[in-house]
Amino acid sequence: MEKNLKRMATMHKMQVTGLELFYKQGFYTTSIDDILKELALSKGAFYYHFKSKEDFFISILQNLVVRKVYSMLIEPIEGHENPLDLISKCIEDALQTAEHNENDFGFVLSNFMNEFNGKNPEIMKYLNDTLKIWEVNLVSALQRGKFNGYVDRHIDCEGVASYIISSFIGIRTLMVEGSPTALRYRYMQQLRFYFRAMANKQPV
Amino acid sequence: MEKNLKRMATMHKMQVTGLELFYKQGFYTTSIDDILKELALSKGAFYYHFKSKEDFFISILQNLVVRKVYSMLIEPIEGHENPLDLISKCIEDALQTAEHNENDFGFVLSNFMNEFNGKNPEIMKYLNDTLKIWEVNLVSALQRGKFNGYVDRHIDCEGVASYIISSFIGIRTLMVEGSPTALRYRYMQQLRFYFRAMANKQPV
DNA sequence: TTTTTTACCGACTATTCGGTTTGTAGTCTT
DNA sequence: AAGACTACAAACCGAATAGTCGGTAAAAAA
Repeated sequence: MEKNLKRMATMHKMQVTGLELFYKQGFYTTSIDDILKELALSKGAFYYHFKSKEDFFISILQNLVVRKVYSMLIEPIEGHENPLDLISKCIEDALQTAEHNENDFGFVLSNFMNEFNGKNPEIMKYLNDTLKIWEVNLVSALQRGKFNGYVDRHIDCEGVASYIISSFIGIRTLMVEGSPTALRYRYMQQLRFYFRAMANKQPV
Repeated sequence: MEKNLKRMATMHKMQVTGLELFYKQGFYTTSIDDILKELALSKGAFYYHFKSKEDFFISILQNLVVRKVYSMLIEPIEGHENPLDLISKCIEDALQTAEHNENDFGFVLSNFMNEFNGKNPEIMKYLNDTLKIWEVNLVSALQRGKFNGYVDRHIDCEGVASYIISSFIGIRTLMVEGSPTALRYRYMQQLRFYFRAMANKQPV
């Protein structure tokens, strides 16, 4: 078990640094040596733990990205309160994190989706599946909202969910340049305006 | 002048093929040889006309991308009719074109913004400026809409414009995978719902 | 006709990058 | 203690790629 601890510690370090650099610089434009240099490790170490660069990236998706999506986008909307409030608060938090975290330009999933599209179907599948998880959870939060009388019965939950995702991906793309704070502020105002239009008008 | 025609014809061919491949495969992951192979031209021809790969890309932005943005996103919303109708029709057309055009995965500007972010400030500036042109034109279309009594006076035009851009960038990113027709349909429904909520309630 | 310019060819260079192979210090097993 | 295994280091390989350069056919200019 001791040895396994060592092994996993090294792998984890590589994955964290890998995600950071792939995220900042892109997968194809970041060399394995870039990552190893940062960690003062060698090629031998890398290929001892991972069988290829692609394999390495997939392990990053499975170990880091999926968990990030869960903790930032899914768990915060799991309560039984008004889902429109939960969702807007969750998104505002995510944008605020992105704004203050140097390592967080753009939305991980959509960034990588852009990069791998048409190049690597296997990785695209992982990315899509992860995004789908968020979508499914948004839809069920909205449906709970209907059931609990927070959301108007005529609302198309699937439509709303993909509209939320679209606008979120878009604003994150825009935030990589320009003034993120102003963008976030405006964006949240419009999102809340949009949400108010679909709130159930009869009080619960 | 005859010679200039030849020159420009060749440059144009290179730019068109270049945009097509950069768009499909990414800038850094498309080699100049890939482009030249498609055109049966040689390295010598390329470096005779352009001084570097980067210079080549900037010429593509100036000659092809800006014009595409104008014709697809700006000119269609320049009338004095209800801007909310003009904008939603324009966006629907753009999405439909994207859907049926093999060469059109994702939104050119946001795709390239993702790719060049943090790597090439000069190209980022060109991309941002182009996006800004669209934004400015959206804002003035909305303001005209207020003036002409189509849009509610309390609406924040800048906020709405950047929300439209965000959602558009996002839906285009999503459309590269999954079923584009269904996505477009849902997206347009939500966009129109959002627009209805900001229409001026007093008839003109 | 002679000279010059244009537009292009294709071999070559220098470098980068993913991946392989060989070696080895330390640890664990027996 | 002897052998075996773990976790790396370091040199190396081959393919790809941006950019250079000497040369040249055809057209234009003189």
